[in-house]
Amino acid sequence: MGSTNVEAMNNSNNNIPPERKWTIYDIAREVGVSTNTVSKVLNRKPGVGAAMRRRIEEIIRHVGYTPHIGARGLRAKRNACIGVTVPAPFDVVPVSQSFLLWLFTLLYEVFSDKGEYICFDLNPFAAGKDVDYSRGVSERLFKACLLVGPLAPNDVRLSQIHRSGIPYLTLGRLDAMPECSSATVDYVAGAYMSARYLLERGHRRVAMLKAFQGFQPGIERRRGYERALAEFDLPVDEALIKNVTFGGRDLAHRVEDLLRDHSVTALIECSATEDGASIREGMLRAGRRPGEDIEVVSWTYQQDASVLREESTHVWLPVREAATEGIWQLADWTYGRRNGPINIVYQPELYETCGEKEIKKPKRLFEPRE
Amino acid sequence: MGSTNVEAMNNSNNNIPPERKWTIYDIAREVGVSTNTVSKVLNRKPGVGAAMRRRIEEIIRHVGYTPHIGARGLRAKRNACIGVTVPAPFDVVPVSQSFLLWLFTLLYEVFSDKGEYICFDLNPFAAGKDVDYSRGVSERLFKACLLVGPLAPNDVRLSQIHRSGIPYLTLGRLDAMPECSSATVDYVAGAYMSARYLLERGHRRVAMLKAFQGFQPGIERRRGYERALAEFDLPVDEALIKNVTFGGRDLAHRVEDLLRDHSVTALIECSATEDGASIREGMLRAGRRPGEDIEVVSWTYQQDASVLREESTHVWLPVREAATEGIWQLADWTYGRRNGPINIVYQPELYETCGEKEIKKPKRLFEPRE
DNA sequence: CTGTTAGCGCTTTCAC
DNA sequence: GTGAAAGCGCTAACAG
Repeated sequence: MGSTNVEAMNNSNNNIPPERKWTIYDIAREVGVSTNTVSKVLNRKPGVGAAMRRRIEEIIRHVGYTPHIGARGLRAKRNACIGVTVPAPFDVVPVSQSFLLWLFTLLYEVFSDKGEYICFDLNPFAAGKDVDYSRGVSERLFKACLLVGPLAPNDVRLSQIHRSGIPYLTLGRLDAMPECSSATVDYVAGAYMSARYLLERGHRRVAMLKAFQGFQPGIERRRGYERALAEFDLPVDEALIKNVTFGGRDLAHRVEDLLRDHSVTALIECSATEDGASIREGMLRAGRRPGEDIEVVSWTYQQDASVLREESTHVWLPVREAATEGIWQLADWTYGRRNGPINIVYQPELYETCGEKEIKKPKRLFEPRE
Repeated sequence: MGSTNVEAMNNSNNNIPPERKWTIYDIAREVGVSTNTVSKVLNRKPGVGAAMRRRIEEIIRHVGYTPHIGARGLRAKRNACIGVTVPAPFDVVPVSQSFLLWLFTLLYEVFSDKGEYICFDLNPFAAGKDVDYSRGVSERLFKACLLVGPLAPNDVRLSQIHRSGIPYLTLGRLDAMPECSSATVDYVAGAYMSARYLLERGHRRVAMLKAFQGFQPGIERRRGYERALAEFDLPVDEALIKNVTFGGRDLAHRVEDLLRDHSVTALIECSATEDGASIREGMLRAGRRPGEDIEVVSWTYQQDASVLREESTHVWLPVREAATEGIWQLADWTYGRRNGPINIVYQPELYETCGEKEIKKPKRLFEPRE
């Protein structure tokens, strides 16, 4: 039965009336100058006397005034945050825990000395729904934007971002937009060198286990594979290309299906699931012995480790290396030290020496939908 | 030697001239209505005919118009993001990798269906420097704010945030501001029950290994410890309280120093370093045998695991449990389903059954400064 | 060096 | 149901 005054009721915080918000106008009045002068002080621009500057700074500090970032951006056409967004549903983008940690640490390294805000767009990405992952750009919240995840061939947002003129970077490419700003690995080359390697060793029925179906990285893998087959005048047998999804529980079954056909003597493991155990299990269930009646080339994102110990060969995709360089360049672009777009393509490398070290199956940040 | 027109040169992206940016005014003119009407459509407010509404929506979609989030916020006094900020330098806040993953996943769970932006303030936090971790609030970028990390006793930002009226939550408390919105564990009680337990078992010289020196969580630990000693009319011997820093390489030495004094028969390990191996090593070096001539109570953030297998007893601090409830309440507050401040205090629990399961030393997100 | 003025793109009040 | 006009808080032209 305490006070019933309006001010107290309007405040969402029950205990304390909201503090008066200072504006640049209040500061100007307090000091007895125009807002222009205060603005110059705030933005460390010349044209204010040293004494006046100090007096204004003093008042600002004293009353704890902070400019409104939205008003600032509106007027000066300067946006607030470095944005991170994901152009695909989470069952397609298998964001692993280690990737997020790596990314966060790198963004901290690149942007913290500039005191940036790093803003993750948590737009809920229902599979199949066309969610606007680019809204951080179109709403002019992001001053720069990093796109993490595979792009769809029919993507329309990317060209919006591109045309908006803000610095941005995709960690992949898009056929429909070869000019897009990207830092990536040449997946076509990876698939091509994997297939070609096996074909040169005499295999004629080469299977491929891949993910990202319906997305650019999947398309690129297929393209490289087909190119190599074409050079050997071999037809593409659709039965030899198996798509898997991240978090799918049936990876072993897929491999088993693929390898039950004993005419298949080689496998390219470029699924990016990094789930060596399931693949091994699938091979065993199909009655195959890696290195004897089946030869495997598997892809990794680490130079010194392989998905599968039993592989004869592995192809290293320097994805993080490309992304690291790209993100540094994104910062350069953001701060006017260079122009866009960024164009980084790292080449994969094929290693015959089979690493003993096997990478662990990554933990996904979110449980992918089945 | 191509075109030299100004438009192309002004564009930071070399290839494509920047797209024309539509404003609400452009849309209004295109449709032949006032901006007011368009605004109502954008905000799904009543007062527009159904046919007109559809026509406007159609145009908006057709030209790909998105309102400027800054202008919107400025006028409507609505901020853009859910903010996450860290009120202490990174050598004091030992943000572990697993904590970030946990936090990110929880924020996704709580906020993604509202399509929020989650904005991390990467203000560079030099140790000892008074960086304004609350700027996301005072710049009116954050509509709600989560403070992750220990608060300093002389903190001044928190009351600014409190008075600003926006929903916020700290994961700890501040003596100077008992009314602050927080979700935490009662560290005083934790230290008290740890010490009291050991005193009741006859120990008279109880050592304490703690961190967060000069921050609230350190103060609270000491307070509970002193309270228990006082009840037994025992003096506080400063030599028995050892402060450690996160990432310090000398943890084992600190323990050794502490336990070389064989009058010390008990140790409270509440450092939060979770580095069982170093503590064990320190004990061994001091020639102590846990469970025989030294009794240990150690703190964990997991109910079913302990820092040290050799401990007789462990105290579980349900920190994440408190934070989880707090963050859900923060969402409720943000969306007007409740008022602030939030006041969650979980009590620690003491378990005599010594868990076999030992927790791993956490990996820190950033290398702490020594 | 400092002030005046306009206006960024939007929402809100108040007319009609 | 719709429009006119004011103004959120700031910065940028330009004038003095």
